[in-house]
Amino acid sequence: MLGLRMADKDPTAVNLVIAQITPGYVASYGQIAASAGYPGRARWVGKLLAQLPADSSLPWHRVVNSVGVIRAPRADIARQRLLDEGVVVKDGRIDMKRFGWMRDA
DNA sequence: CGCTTGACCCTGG
DNA sequence: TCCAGGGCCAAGC
Repeated sequence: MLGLRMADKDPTAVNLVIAQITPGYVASYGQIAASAGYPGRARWVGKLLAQLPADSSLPWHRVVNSVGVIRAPRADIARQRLLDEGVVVKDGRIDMKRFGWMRDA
């Protein structure tokens, strides 16, 4: 009725997932989207992060694309934080086999 | 109102 | 891992 969607794409779910990423590891947009209950909506996650306030406490630096490249406006800051957490950034890229999500495989 | 752009991803080759 | 093709979705112009 009246087109009122209750939880039509709730950004909170995404924020929660990002907040749960283990320090020292990274997650891709797609993984986060799927984990938040929105498989295939990776772009949407990117959009949310793009609009994230600069003073957000969310660990946005732990979010990279599926090939391990930091694709963020403040990539330098993200890289710095990741290095500080022990993530190896080789030639602007992260080995997802080793640092991806929770190194599942 | 349609085309372009963007913190994207999966499948095949 | 790289490239091409197709999908996804919202904001700008």
